[in-house]
Amino acid sequence: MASLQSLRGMVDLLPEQIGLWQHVEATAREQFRRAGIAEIRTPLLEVTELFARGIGEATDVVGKEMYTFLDRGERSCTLRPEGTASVVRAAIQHGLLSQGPQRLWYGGPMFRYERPQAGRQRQFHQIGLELLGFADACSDAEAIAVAWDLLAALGVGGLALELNSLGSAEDRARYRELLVAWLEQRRELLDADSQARIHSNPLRVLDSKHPGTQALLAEAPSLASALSDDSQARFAAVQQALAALEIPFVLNPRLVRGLDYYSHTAFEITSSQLGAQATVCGGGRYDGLVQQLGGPVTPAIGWALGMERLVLLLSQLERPLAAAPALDLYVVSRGEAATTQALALARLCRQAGLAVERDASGAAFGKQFKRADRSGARWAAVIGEQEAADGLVGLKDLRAAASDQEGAQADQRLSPAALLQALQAALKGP
RNA sequence: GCGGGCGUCGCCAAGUGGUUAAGGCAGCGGCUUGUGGCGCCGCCAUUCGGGGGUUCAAGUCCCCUCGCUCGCCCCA
Repeated sequence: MASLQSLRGMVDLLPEQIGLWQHVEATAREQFRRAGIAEIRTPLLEVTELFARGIGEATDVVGKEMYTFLDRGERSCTLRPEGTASVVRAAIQHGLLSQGPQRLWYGGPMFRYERPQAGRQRQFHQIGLELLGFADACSDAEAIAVAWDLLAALGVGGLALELNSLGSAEDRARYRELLVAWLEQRRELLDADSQARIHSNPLRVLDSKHPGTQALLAEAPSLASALSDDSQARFAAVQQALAALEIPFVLNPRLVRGLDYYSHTAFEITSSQLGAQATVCGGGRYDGLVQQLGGPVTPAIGWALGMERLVLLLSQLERPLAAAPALDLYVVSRGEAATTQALALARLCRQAGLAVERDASGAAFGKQFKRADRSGARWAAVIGEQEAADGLVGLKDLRAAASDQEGAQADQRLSPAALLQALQAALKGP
């Protein structure tokens, strides 16, 4: 084809699908409102350094998945691959943290240069939550509960909450040393990917899918055993809070998560119905990030939820949501003067709040009425040469039982103002 | 970046080397110069993602290329 196409991994959302997306967005908005969480919007484009410093140089996201380029001022810019770094940057930049803890949510497109597959695009959409300035274990559970309840409100079932603790920064540093030493002694036994990660990102080795590596790791020092007493107590408190909320979870000691900034609580909500990309929502605590980006020491927890994956799950439910927006009136006309009046009538009714479509084809009335019927409109207004001359409009009820006899002429002829009044009265009534 | 599958009209889809590329949906026109859900009739791919090659002959075989898709990796 010589015709232009969208870029790989950049998909169009067509009118047919938009209803589902708007439903998800509206439901999320409502859940956040109930939880006292305010929306924040940040630019799609940021200085590359923000992500390099925030997410971590050694991560895949920063190492090989960013859309990075030089702008006309020779600055290195990057299309945001995730939302947390930007939100934290904005909170620091505008001094929000000096006004107290912040409960924020965001939504919008993210960009990652990866091979597309089921549930994964290069431009994808996330809805995310960030609680900045919240240190207690109950806040971890609260953040998770907001995500859990959002999914429940949408009617998504069959989900599993996986939970782990990465411990404090000190725990991780200590464990990291242990693990690197242990891995170093068995270097030849590891798969290539894992070997390359021994020093750059040793914790990720734990999550390797290679069977050989996994078998070997059974005897590796465990992260859990490296946690300090405080960290262990904290993790237990999170679990107790979740239990109190009756949110079921499973412990997954291999859950490490890809981004550097996580500490303590890490979690994912997964579905078995999504193919290979099973994570619908992922998040965790990031107590060090705000400071790392130049802000005050600020404990924080957050998550991000993948819209495409969520919509995928919802569309599998086969429970059709709100049909196409119902049209109140379809205006049919033929002839130049009549069509001008039809346009004026459509506008008059629209200004009064009705949903009106006007047939612009000038085709035979038979054709126009056929379209009027298919449009789903409740009424049709007709303006032909006769009506145009009289300054009247024919009104026909397309849904009334009486009009089952197709071909019936318009029920009545009214002035535009009278027609509008009649429709408004009918819409208000039973 | 690496594997597997696939690419015929806006959508679905026959076709498996031999003359003019089925059919369905949608669309458009008509039967019905001004009135809808049914029906009937007609129109709608000089061309099979693109480019080479083999052959008397290719949508059908070969090569290259582009795209889509699923998976690896990774993650939302």
